[in-house]
Amino acid sequence: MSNQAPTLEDVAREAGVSRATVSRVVNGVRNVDPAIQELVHRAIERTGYAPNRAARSLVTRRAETIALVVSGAGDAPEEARGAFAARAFADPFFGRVVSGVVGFLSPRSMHPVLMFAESAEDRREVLTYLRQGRADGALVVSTHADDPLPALLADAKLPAVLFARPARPVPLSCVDLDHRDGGRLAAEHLLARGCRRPATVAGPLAVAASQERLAGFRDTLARRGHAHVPVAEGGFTLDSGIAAMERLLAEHPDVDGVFAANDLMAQGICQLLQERGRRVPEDVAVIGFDDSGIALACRPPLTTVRQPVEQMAAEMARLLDEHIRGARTAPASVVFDPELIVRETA
Amino acid sequence: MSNQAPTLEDVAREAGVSRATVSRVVNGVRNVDPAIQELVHRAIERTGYAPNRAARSLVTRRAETIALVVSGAGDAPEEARGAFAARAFADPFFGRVVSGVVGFLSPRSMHPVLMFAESAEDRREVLTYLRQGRADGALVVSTHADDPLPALLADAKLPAVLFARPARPVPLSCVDLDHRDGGRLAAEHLLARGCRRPATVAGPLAVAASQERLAGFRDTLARRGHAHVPVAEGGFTLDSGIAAMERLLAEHPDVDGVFAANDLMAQGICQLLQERGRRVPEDVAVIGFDDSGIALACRPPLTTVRQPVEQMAAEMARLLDEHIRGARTAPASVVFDPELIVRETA
DNA sequence: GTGAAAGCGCTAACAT
DNA sequence: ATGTTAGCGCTTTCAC
Repeated sequence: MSNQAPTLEDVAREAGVSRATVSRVVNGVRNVDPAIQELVHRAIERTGYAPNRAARSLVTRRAETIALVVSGAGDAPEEARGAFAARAFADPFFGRVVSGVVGFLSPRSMHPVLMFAESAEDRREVLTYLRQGRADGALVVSTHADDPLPALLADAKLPAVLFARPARPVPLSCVDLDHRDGGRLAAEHLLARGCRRPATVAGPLAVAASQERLAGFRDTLARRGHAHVPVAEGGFTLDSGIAAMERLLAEHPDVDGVFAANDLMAQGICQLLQERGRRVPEDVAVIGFDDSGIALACRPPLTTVRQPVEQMAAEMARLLDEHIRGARTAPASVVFDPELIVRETA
Repeated sequence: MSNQAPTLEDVAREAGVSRATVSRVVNGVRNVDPAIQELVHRAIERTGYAPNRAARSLVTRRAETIALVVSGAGDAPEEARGAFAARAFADPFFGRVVSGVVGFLSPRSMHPVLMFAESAEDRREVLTYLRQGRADGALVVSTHADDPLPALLADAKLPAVLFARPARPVPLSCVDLDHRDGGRLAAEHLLARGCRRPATVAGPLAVAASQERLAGFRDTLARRGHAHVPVAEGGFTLDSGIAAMERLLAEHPDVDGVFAANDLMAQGICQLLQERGRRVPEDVAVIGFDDSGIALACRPPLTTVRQPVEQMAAEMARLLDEHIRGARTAPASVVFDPELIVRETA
């Protein structure tokens, strides 16, 4: 027994046919006699043949692989890349993205290559990876509005799909949520349960989604007679949520309802409120955003605005697949609707 | 301008040298005249050349890619794969594994392919992926002790490194923690702060690590005069931790210290205790395990047994790299030491 | 319906 | 130190 992996040639010899025929059978091309198909399948079985992907890719010019890029905007030193990864996955959000992407890819026998782009060097690396043909396209999840990666990808004419619209328009397909409507949902629910002094802990205002959630919340409230809504800016992390709420309470001790721009901050806010002896929701109602696992882990369980992240991620993968196959050329923009999930905090 | 990507040939022509010379420059092989190197580099610049990886892999027989496999033991239907991914990433543990792996790989311009193996079909897929040469080896993180994947990998003689020793020995390198010592650390700390009625919420006993943590905890306590320690089995999830603690309290209302086999369950336990009006740590002390992000998000912050997951994951990658390069043939087993992190719950 | 043969772009052994 | 050349294993015309 040879130590070499069997090749098409070996299978062909074993089956008594030509390489071309084996190739046709392997690739499910028709015009092959059923009897011969059977013959070939048996030969494949016996030899334990597995097609060499490098050889196939060389001729098809397809890697059958896509990159899933979590992208920042900074210029972090190389050694911080691992830390960036850890930070990213600290929010269940990215786990849901992975879940959605895998849900689409996996039935197609594809698997994502995970990349983190936190510096100019990293971004170069992503570009190179794609240009080398190691992946056919990229799914990009940016954590900052001014991420340069989307534009680089578009300029290089590399297939890519974005999660969230970039700050400055880029000719790339993207998937997004109607964040403004999410803000509206939160405002109306707070009003409906009788809040008189609503406030909000916004996400980083450099992120477009934060701006939109805030605008939707504020506009709705304004239309209902609340001209001045207290706002504190957070950073989407637990600590920043707590700090922002502290500032809010210091200036407006009488708030009775707060909309947090994500669940992680909402969790921190609930903790702070309870430590300060305020009951949630009786004294202060809290609404989060995302409906991540955190929403259920919270005590009491969080009322929140759901973002169908898994579906959105799957749609990204679907769009990218279309672009790669050439089935779609013009960039598409798919916007999903948020949904209010009422639990116990509001 | 041609639409085709430039090849080695194009660069060679541009620089007025042979393909071989360009190849040498690209691969950093010495024995090339510095002047010519300069010439070639400029030609690469002008043409915007990026080496085709499929062609290179075809001859080197290296994909320069490794698979990161999160593996279960079940036989889930195909459509559940995404859900499995989501569940896995709900515990910050996996994010830390990714972080450690990326920390090692990324400086080497390598990126992991993410795979989830929750069924026999998925496992076949992992094997095929490797046999096709799409990845040079696998990093396997099993969620169950009776995961069949490690043995399959070993039988196929495919390079692989495991996180945690498998239930039945397999001739594969692995990285693990001294879980028993972790249990000891928890027991001694509880005793040192004066606990009289310690108990534990163990992890699923089908997992070797759970058994070891429990054994270390129990043995230490036994040696110090606590012959019978109440135990409730959890499932490493928040809910299961709460449920287990409820059973514990029902049978032993007087517990004054509890060791949870992971932070997620410890978090649930703290919540339950506080809802029942028991102060943590004054009435009941709580110690978690992992020192994941949750430990800090908890109120009060969790005292816990730290597992250096990032380091362990990086070590896995290092070992796999050695196996792939042929620098190591015999399986290695690297065991890390746990560390007690004292915060406020105990 | 099946086979023969020409590459895909690269590396590495050999020659010079 | 540089060039020549023979494949790596596969897909895909093009004949038959």
